[in-house]
Amino acid sequence: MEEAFRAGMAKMTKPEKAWIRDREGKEQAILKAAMTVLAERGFSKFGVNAVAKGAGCDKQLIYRYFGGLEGLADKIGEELADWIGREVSPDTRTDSYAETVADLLGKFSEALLANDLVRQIVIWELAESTPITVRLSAARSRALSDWISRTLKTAPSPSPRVDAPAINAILIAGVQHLVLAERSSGSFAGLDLDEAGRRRVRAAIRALCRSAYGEGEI
Amino acid sequence: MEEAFRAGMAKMTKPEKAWIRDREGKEQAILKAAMTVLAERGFSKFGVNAVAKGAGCDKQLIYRYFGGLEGLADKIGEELADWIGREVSPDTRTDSYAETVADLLGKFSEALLANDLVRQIVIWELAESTPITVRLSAARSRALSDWISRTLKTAPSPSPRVDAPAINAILIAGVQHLVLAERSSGSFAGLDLDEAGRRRVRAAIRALCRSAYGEGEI
DNA sequence: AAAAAATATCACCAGTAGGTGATATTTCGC
DNA sequence: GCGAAATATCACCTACTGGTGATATTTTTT
Repeated sequence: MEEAFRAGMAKMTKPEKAWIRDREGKEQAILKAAMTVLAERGFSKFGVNAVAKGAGCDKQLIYRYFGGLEGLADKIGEELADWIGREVSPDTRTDSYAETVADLLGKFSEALLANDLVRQIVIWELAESTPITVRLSAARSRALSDWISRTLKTAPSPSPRVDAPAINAILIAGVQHLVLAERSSGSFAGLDLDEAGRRRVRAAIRALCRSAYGEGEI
Repeated sequence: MEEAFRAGMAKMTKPEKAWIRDREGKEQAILKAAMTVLAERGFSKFGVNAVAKGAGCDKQLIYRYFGGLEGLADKIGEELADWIGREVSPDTRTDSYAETVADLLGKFSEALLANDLVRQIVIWELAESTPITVRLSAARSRALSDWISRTLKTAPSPSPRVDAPAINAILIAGVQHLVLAERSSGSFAGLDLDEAGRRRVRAAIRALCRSAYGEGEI
């Protein structure tokens, strides 16, 4: 029926392509759809069917162009390589280690709060350990540690009497977890994470940095 | 065929019950299987089929006895009500707020590290917001805050100049996140979370508490 | 003993997942 | 123009999900 119709109309209309040939465009569409699905619906909905549907093409193309979900996740990882560098302005003070770390934690918090994709990847890493999450985790933590060392490089060194890497790990983990909790439940440990709560957390972070890294006297 | 066989044997063997009638036992088996599935395979595998298979009974019983997965999750929440009170010995010092909080964070870390079920529930809460996670979250956070206030009740009050709730939220979030990261990737922010790393984190937590809550001079 | 209620299981449904072979369409090289 | 290669889609497979109606079995009540 369809063919007969098209054959009949052939003389009055253009050949009417059944689909357009645009590999690069499709690849882009697939990659974008993959990031959108992961960012907006979470890792449990991240699959070939959902991505193909989002990209408006056949799922076979995901296998052909990216080698399946794993290859697609690798590409997302590359895309992630410098996410934080893009989103964060590099205007940190350099006069004191405590203030620099506090600034850094604040910027990190804002960047993570604004980036659905990175948050979902963090959650995915916590929830599962698969080839995909291992790769994504590597890409993300590399981007993060690069950014941190880049930011702290110009700051004065902390006192060797304190274990700065351990303290920073605790503070970064705390900030990261509070951002995740804010997005999911909106509160943590009885503390409402609304605008006022976030302000208190910011102040507490700075107080912790100052007291831990000395220099309490500005 | 089966019926003919059993009818034929009826005169030589016991009636041979097709199944045993043991409602309470089945309920227990289902609840236990549900907790096992969630603890060992995570929320993404937590479903009626997996739980029924684990309990060795038909999934229909989950609907009949618990009203589906939601009711089952409620029962898990009840079971969770005092998890931390069971797993943690209450021998905390009470001579200083800083030391008490540091002790509390250490105990909380140990308890969370040892309890697969609670960790998976925390991750579930971060990943999804469904009627089930909302209820589980409520049960868990109630248990946690009860335990915290019970532990801190006998401690001296912190200086009113510091925002103790905000500081504690950051530290608890940090400890919680580090435990999750230890179980998934084994490291965080470049810090290896092996025995040595955990020791450094414990020490850093105590240092943070002491510096933030004064009393740095023991 | 017969009827009623409780208990447990089975068989099936529609929906969706990941994955693949066959096929249609388009473009490029000759 | 013609065949080969690239491109895109379709149709189908198996496996698993949550959910439900029908049925078989056991116990209790009458």
